[in-house]
Order: sequence, then C-alpha cells, then structure tokens
Amino acid sequence: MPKDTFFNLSIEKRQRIIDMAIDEFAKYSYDKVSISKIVDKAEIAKGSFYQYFEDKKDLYKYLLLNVIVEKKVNYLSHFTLKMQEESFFEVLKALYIAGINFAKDNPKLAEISDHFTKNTDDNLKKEIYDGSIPKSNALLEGLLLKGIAKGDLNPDIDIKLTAYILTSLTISIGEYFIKELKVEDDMEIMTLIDNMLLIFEKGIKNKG
Amino acid sequence: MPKDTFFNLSIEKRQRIIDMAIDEFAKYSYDKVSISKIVDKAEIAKGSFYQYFEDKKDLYKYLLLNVIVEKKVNYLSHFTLKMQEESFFEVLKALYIAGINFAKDNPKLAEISDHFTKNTDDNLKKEIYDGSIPKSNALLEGLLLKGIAKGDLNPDIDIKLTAYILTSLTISIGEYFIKELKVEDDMEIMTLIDNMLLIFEKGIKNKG
Amino acid sequence: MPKDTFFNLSIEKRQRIIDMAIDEFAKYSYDKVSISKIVDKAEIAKGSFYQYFEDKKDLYKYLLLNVIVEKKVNYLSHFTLKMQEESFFEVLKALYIAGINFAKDNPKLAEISDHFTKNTDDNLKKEIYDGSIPKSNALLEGLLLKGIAKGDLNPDIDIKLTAYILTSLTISIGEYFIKELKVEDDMEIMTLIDNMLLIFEKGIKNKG
Amino acid sequence: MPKDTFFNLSIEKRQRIIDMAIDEFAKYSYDKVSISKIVDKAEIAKGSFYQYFEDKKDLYKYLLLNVIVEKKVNYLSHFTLKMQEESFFEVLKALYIAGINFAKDNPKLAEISDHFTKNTDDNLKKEIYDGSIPKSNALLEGLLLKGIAKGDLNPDIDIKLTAYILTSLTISIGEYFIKELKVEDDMEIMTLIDNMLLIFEKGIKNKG
DNA sequence: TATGAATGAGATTTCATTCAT
DNA sequence: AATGAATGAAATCTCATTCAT
Repeated sequence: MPKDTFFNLSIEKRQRIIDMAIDEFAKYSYDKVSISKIVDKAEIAKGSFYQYFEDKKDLYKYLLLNVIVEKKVNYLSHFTLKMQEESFFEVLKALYIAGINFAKDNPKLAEISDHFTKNTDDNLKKEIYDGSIPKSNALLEGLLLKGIAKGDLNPDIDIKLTAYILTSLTISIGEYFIKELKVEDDMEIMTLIDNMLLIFEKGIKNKG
Repeated sequence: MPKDTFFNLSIEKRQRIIDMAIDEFAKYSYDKVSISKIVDKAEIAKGSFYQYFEDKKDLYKYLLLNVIVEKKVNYLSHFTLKMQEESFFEVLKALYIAGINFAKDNPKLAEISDHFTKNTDDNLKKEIYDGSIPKSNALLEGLLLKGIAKGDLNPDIDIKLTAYILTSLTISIGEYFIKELKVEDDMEIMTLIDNMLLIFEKGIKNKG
Repeated sequence: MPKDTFFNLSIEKRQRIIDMAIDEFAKYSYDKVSISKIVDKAEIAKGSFYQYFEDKKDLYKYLLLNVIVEKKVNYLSHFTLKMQEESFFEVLKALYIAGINFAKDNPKLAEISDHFTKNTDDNLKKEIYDGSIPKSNALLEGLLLKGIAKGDLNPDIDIKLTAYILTSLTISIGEYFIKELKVEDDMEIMTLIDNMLLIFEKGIKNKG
Repeated sequence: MPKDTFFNLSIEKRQRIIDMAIDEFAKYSYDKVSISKIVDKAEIAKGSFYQYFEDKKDLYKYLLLNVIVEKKVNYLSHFTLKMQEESFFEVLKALYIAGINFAKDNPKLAEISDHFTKNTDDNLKKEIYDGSIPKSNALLEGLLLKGIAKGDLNPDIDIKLTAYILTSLTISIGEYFIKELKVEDDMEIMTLIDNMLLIFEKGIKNKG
C-alpha cells in the first residue's frame, strides 16, 4: 500500500503519477519497468517517489489490487446480477462480456493484468496474489457445480479441467479481441462471445 | 543464427553449450537468463560466446527455432501421418498427443517454449517468430478448412476464432498437465485429451 | 545549541523529543541515526525539528554536552567532595565509582558516550568536543600532580602517559562492566574497581 | 576473498587498487567509505571493481584479514621468539613493541585496524572477525597464566580483568603514540613502553 | 510556529557486450 | 580461435535538509 503521503497529494498529482505508472507497466513487464522513467514522466523527484511508495513492488501491487480492481468492479455488475437467477451460459456470457468490455475501455489496465498473468516470477506472483489465481478457478468451478445442480450442464464433465479451459479462454479471448479485432461496434463483441460460448454450450450442456 | 565458428566446434563442446543454455532458459525468462552463468557452466570464455553467437538473442532464437523444432519433428510424425486420411478430430487428437508427449519427454524444452509464449516483450516476440504464431494458427485454420471440406465440421463455425481457441488450449492443456497431473501413465493423458476434445467435438462437429 | 524555539516548547514535548533522540543515539552510531525515525517516534513534524535544532549535529552536541553532562554532575558530587581531602587513590576510586554508577543508572546515556568515544570521524569529534578530551586528561593530570605534591605518588612517573592510561581505563572498565559482569550487587562493582586500582596503586605510588 | 580476476591483474594495478582502498578506509569508517571514490582514484571502471570483489565487505575483509595481517607478521617475529623463553614482562614488551612499530611504519593500516576496533556495528564485526577479539584476550590470558606458572606474576591477580586492561592499553598506547608523539627516534618508543610497563610490573609481579 | 511534501545528490550493484592480447 | 579483463550506463533506493503554505 502506498504511504499516507501519497494519498495526501493533490488529485492531479496523484493521477499524474498513476497515469505514468500505468503507461510504463502496460508497455513493459515488471522487471523492465523503470522507476526512473516513471518519475521523469510524472515530473516528480526520485526521492518523492519513495516518500509515496515503499518500493517498486508497492506501486505494482497498488495498480493491480486497487486501481485495476476498482475499475473492474463496475464492469462486473451485470455479471453479479445475473449470477443469482440465470442459466449457467447466461452467467458465463456476462462474465466474458464484463472482461471484454473492461479491456475495451481500459486497454492499458488490461495489458497490465495480462503482463501479470503471464509473468513467470512465481515468487512475485504468489506475494501479490497470494492465492487469488486458484480462487479464479474456484469461481468457475463453483459456477460449473451450480450449473450441474440446476440441470444446465452435463454432470459427467470433468469439472476441474473444464474450469481450467474456461479460465484459459478468458485470456485468449482477451488477446483475440485486442489483436485481431479492433472493434468499435459492441455487436461484434457480442457475436464473438456468442460464437465462442456456443462451442462450449454444445460440448458441456445437459442433453436431457 | 550462430556463426560458423559455432558449427566448427567439436560436437561435445557444442552440445555442452546448448545443454547449459537450455538449463538456464528453462529456469528463467529471457531477461533473467545470464550469459555469464551459461558460459561459466559450459566452461567457455565469455569472449568465446560472442564468437559463436551474435548476442543473447541469437542464442535464444537458435534454441527456439532450431534446437526445439528439430526435437519436435519426431513427435509430430504420427500427427502428419494421420493428417492425410483421418477425421478432423483424430488429427487434432494426434496433434495434442504429440505436444504432450514432447513436453513429457523434454520438460526443459517445453519450459522454454512456455516461457517464450508467456513472454511479454512483443518486440522480441515479433523479431523471433516474425509471423510464426499466425503460422501456427494457419496450421489449425488449414485443418479446420479441411475438416469442413470433408464434412467433419459444421461449416458455420468462425474459423479464425476456433483456431485461436484451439491454440490457446494447447497452452492451457500443457499447463494443466504439468501442474495438476504428474502422470506417468499414458492412459491418463489420453483420457485428459479425450475429455477436452469431447467438449469441442460436440461444439463444432457437423450434426448431419 | 538548540534554537530558542526548542526551549519555548512545553516541558513534555521537549522531554519527548530528547527521550526519543536518546533512544536512537543509544542504539546507533551518529551516522546511522535517522532524524526521520526520531521525529516519527517523538510525533513531531520533520520541519519542526529543523526549527528546534540547526541540524543533526546540533542535537547530537546538545545530548553530549548538556543532557548527559547535566545528569553526570550528581554522580560526581562524591568525587568532588573527596577531591579536597583524601589521598590520590581515594579520589581516583571515587571518580571510577561515579562513572560506573552513572552507567548503571543511565545505560542509554552511557551508550551514547560510548558511541561517541569510539566514533571514528575525527572532524566531528573535534568539532563537538573541541578540546574536551585533552581537558579530560587535564583533570587527571591535575590529580596526578596533586598526588605527587601530597607525597602519594612517585614523582618519577610520566604524568602525561599515566593520565592517558587512566583515561583509557575509564573506557575499558566501563566495557568490562557492561559486557562481562551484569552486576546488580554494588559490592561486586567495588571489588572490580579495587582490583583494578590495586594494580595501579602498586605501580605508581610513592614507596617512601 | 577477492575473486580470481583480482589476482590475475598486474601487480601495479592490484597495488593501485589496494592503495586507494587503504587511503579511503584509513580516512573514513566502513559506512562512509565510498566505492565510487575508490574506483575513481584507482582509475578503474566501476564495473571492474565488482569483477574483482564480491562487494564492499569483500574488499574490507581482504584488507583487514589479509593485507594487514600479512604486514603484521614480520613485526611479531621478535615477540614469538621471546615467547618461548623470556619472562612475562619481556614478552609483553615485545608484543607492545611489535604493535607500535607496526603502527609507526604503517600508519594507514593501523588507522584501519583502529576504525575496525571502534566500529560499532557488531554484526559486521562478528561476521568479519568471528571470534577473533575474544581470541586476542585469550592470548593475553594465556600469557598471564604462563607468567603465574613461571612465578613471574602474583597468583592473586584477577586474570580476566588484567587481560582486559592490557588489551585496552594496546589501543590507548597506539593512540598515544600516534597523537602525542610523532617520534622518529626508536629510543623514545622504548622509553614510552618501558614506562607504561613499569607501572604494571609493580602492580602485578610476584613479590616473593 | 507548525507542517510535511519536495528535493537530488549519492550510494551500491548488475550485466550484456567489446576489445586487446 | 580463445581469452577474460574492461566497460559504463542504468537500475533501485536513502536521507538530511529546504521551503512553501
């Protein structure tokens, strides 16, 4: 967590620092991000940075666990709404839509998340997430179980594996979206997600 | 490509260098791999390294595009055999089996591939692969087209997206294999792949 | 010397600052003492510190030359009393007892003195004491001269050297006391001092 | 220990580096010594330093435990010779003479030793000496025991305390020598030591 | 008088690459 | 062809002190 000094700064300055940090962490992976570059671009003294943040990791954690999460919350409102009532595939769709809309509106933040997911330093990962990745699979496993209970899904599927596949698709669908399509049109996103989910739907839904 | 000097070395020395490089690139991501460590472990002078290779990238490229690819070829023989005659799903299965067997028999090389796939420096990626990832998708897109032509697949599927999904699954299935299962038994691997493909099969095969 | 602003503070605040400063200077040597830590622990603003003291050195000087000296005065009352009448060795003994009792009752202050004595930055030393160490020797040289005059001491001894030795012993006896003995019992301290002085007594007293 | 690369350097270069390091460590305490300054004065690249030494501590250890010790050995030859046969006071005298002559001929090295002895960071001290300071007292305690056995010394003296005193005097006599006398004349040194030892001799020798 | 954000020089350390021998 | 010493830019981080409010 940033120090109090950081939160006592003017909003403009705080935002400038965060923005420049986002710029760099979106462009480079953790190791390659340079604090010197960030302070240069944010036009603050190097010493000031260390008055605001414990160290590089502190800033990184803050971006990942606060700035990004905060932004993401809005996008997940539909998902959480649907979560209660709808069929498994509707909920899953809401989840993907949330993810993609977030990436569309906040490409840099999505890029940072992407860098983090792909980061290979497991120690750093563990220290920052401390179990949140398994949690992400737990979320999907829970959804799958509910889906089976509701009768939406074929009870014979391998839950763990299916969850793994769905998680991995979150990433690939995001990449596909970023690299192949540069869609402005929301309809296309919907179509994309529909197509992807259709494949699964047939594969894992209950025939009954 | 390594310089001629490298290929003029005795096989033993060449192998020693390659082995130590594989060790390091399997352990660390590109940035964190230390040339100093490699030359130490291979017991060659640092200057010599730069007489064999242009630079760090040169070695990395060589490992990825030559050493690894060369090893992989054997594993793909079944796949290429089946490619001619069998149904789409048989071919796909052969492709996955090849990939998993390769990872099982050459864990370090698989690790290097993994590191590369997850590497976040797009410039490096582009410079090394320079279109090979699209090519990898092109392979799958080709398979899909053939599958449609043969009547195996539903002609309405989004080919590009489906190819993307299948590629992404290569990665996730590999990870799942490495982290969740520590299978000695080939049967389990087969079951794993069967389960995964079943989901797709239902999703994309031709109902007719 | 601290600025007037410091002395205008409430006694409580002043004491809090001094106490925290003592804590830090007892724990660390001059260079390693952190003003930031002191102001944090004393709960004053960093800017305030520089309105009370010129700089770090100013605080340090104040502790050494005022706070500590002030405390020491009581302990030297016996010494000064005896100074008039008693034999050289009685006076010397009183001096050592004063020193050790001071260290026993004010371990942090003693630690600060210790750090200072051992500090290696001669410039700082000179600037702070500015002749006080020679003065400390002058005290002993005076005692020795008096002792000779009284007939207590052998007039042939090298006064300067003997004074130097006695000064150095103040330090070593203090360390020995702190590190080897953890005496609660005053008797043991007396015995320790007696033993040490006995060695000298035989060495420098007048045989006549 | 310095790395091999250091010992492979030309004698001139090696000496230049050592000399500049000695200069700095004689002037400043460990913490204040700047590697940057040393490399500047030795006219080597900063990176080179780290090819020769692990880090700052490595260089410091090398100076203390190798460079200085090596130089000191010669000075102790008389001492070790006398150690076998002579009376306690002769041996002690030889020890002091060795110490003082060393300091006279190698004032900077003596200064470094002095800085180290007075250094307050016990962790560093422990790491470097790892028990050598108690050993120094053990040496004197051994001498004292031998002296008692031979009948040179009063068996009633407190051995530990006496050893402590003698150790402390090694330091103070060195300082006295450096600061008060700037003797060229060896005779004066002898007189100085004789005077000091006389005091002790009377104090602790066997009356019988 | 009180505050605490701002400063910036300077510290140690790393490492791919070059180059003289 | 082989060697390994030399390089130096760039990295993170520290901290006493200043200064605007």
